Amino acid sequence: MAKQRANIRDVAKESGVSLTTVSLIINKNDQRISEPTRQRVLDAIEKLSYTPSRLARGLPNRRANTLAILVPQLQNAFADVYFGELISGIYEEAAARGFRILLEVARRDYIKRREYMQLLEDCSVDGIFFLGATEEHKFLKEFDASDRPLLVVNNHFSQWDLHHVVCDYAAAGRDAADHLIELGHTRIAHISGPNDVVLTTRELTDAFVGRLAEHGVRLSKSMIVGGEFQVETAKLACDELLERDPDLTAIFCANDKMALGAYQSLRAQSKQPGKDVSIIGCDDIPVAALSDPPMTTVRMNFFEVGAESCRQMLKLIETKSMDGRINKRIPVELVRRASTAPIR
Amino acid sequence: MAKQRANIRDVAKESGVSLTTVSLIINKNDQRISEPTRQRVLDAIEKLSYTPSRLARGLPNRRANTLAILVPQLQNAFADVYFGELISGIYEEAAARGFRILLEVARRDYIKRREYMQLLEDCSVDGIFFLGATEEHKFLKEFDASDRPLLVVNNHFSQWDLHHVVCDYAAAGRDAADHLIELGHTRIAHISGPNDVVLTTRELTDAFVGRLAEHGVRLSKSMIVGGEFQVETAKLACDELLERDPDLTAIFCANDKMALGAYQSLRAQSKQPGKDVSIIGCDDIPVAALSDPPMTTVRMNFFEVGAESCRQMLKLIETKSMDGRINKRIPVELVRRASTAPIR
DNA sequence: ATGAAAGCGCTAACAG
DNA sequence: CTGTTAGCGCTTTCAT
Repeated sequence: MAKQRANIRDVAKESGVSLTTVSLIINKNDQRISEPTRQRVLDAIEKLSYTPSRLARGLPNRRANTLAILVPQLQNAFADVYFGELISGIYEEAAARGFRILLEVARRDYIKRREYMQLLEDCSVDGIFFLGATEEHKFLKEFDASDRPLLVVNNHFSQWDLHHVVCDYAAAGRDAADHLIELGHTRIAHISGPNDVVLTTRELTDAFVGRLAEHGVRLSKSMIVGGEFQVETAKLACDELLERDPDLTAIFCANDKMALGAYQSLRAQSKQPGKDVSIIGCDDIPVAALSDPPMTTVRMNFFEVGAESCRQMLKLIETKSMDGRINKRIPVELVRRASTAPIR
Repeated sequence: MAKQRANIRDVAKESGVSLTTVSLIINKNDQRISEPTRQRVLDAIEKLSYTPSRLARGLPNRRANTLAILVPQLQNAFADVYFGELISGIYEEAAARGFRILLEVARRDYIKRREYMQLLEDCSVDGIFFLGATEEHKFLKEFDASDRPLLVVNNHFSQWDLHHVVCDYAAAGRDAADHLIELGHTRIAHISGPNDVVLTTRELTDAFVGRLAEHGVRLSKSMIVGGEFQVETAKLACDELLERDPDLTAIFCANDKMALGAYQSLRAQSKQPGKDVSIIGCDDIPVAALSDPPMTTVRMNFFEVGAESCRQMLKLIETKSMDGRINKRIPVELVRRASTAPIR
């Protein structure tokens, strides 16, 4: 029984060159290698069906060629389109560049014990993406002590500036406001996200309210109710809003799920979403287009946020320049469907 | 500026022992090491805040201490409670045993080019879990050539016996049948999964039909319609069934999502799910309990399937005995709620 | 109970 | 253009 896996030495022997040559060739630094030699080595590689070991490859330069995605343990983070898109975006870009993706679920105690630092310290990964961060995750600050990058995906923090890539929530708020104004609405309400813990959704609200004001429409605090990003809570929030102003004509919801909740609330009161009350969502998750009526919403390209995050991460890793903060905003886009209509 | 990361040699020096000793201690093979020495080394480790490198650790014995989860590229695999639970189950168990989890999304071409084999060949991982497998994934057979295990999670194949862990779908089918019979139903229909490509859902159907037959209730082929596991398709399937037998009194759906579709279909025809027609689902995803009416369903513990898969995987890796197939069935449980009622 | 020494498979500086 | 050599940080016989 011969050796199991061929290694670089076997290839060198087979093709009659030194391992350096082989190494240079598999690393594409082959400007200097002569074509015949190259071909000979390539043949040997083929013949022995040689695959360089990632483990051994990483050792000399302490690079794992692996990135970690840290997801806080939520009810069901994985069962969420939002995280799904983000992860897919990161994955695609990483795979294209030869990077593997490690998954880490950050339980509360995991966080407390700073175990996430292990990932970096034991050379498991070259960088970490943090998804679903909230103001509660103050611990993230510690990452900055590390020589490997941390990048916050689709959120950021007021207090410390960490590398981040986010959707342009402010633009989303403005687009929603412009759209409703354009349709002639003035009695407007807003179901917000958890503004106390997530900065981006706060930006959304502020931009929305601010832009309405620019148009001369004042949105009183009482017409902004938090909906926790969930259908059920948003339904209650909408009930509340309708009670406070039975004659309101439009509601902007901080995500599509909550807009669905608003639909339910309206229907329960025999009002027609899109006719009696215009509803505008945010995110453009798949069901938005399929809902009844098809939902007007602000499209957030989460896949692109993930992909761009990964591109920035790879840049950080390659340049090793930790100075200068990554701070990217991904554009959003208003999608007009049937849940908004001109005021009658 | 001193060296960045402390390595095993630094610890040895600091505590005045050889690296062998340190190695033995961090590997818990310390039966032979004297308590004082042990303590001294532990202190040094603490002091230097030393963390063994995973990369270096894996090299000598070609073990990455990492497992891969291979997910076929679906519409949105990640946005699915099903995959979410499975992944969480695997993750928890792996983390507890010091294994990391790599995520791989298997695009069609990725599969064609056998790139998944790379994972094993380049020593990135010690084993692979395959989720969402269907009969289309014949390529899986190749894995058996490898010396590292592949385990199919929550499906299996008729033709080749690969290691697998699945919910007991046959038991689920029987439980559903027993329940409906117990309630006195005889005009029964079934919305099945994609029985042509997924063996487990076929088992579910067969067991359901078989058990009904044992009770003297014959379910004709025409009263079984495929629903593709989606709400919308299931709604259509249900429309169809109601047309074929307007007087049917119960429908068993191969998953909860489709049961939700059946609810919609019934309502559209002014029939009340749980009163006019009993609906029983399968899976017990979170919305099942929250649906209106709360859904009677067969609980599939996907988290447990994931966890057990991981336990079996680790066993395979440790024993290295590739003979004998893992073939585990996870028990299911009928959950009685309000969507089924005795026949009137 | 502890240590010396030989790798694991690869990269990269330095020669030639 | 190609080869020599010295590690990367750890595990693991085999001695002592």
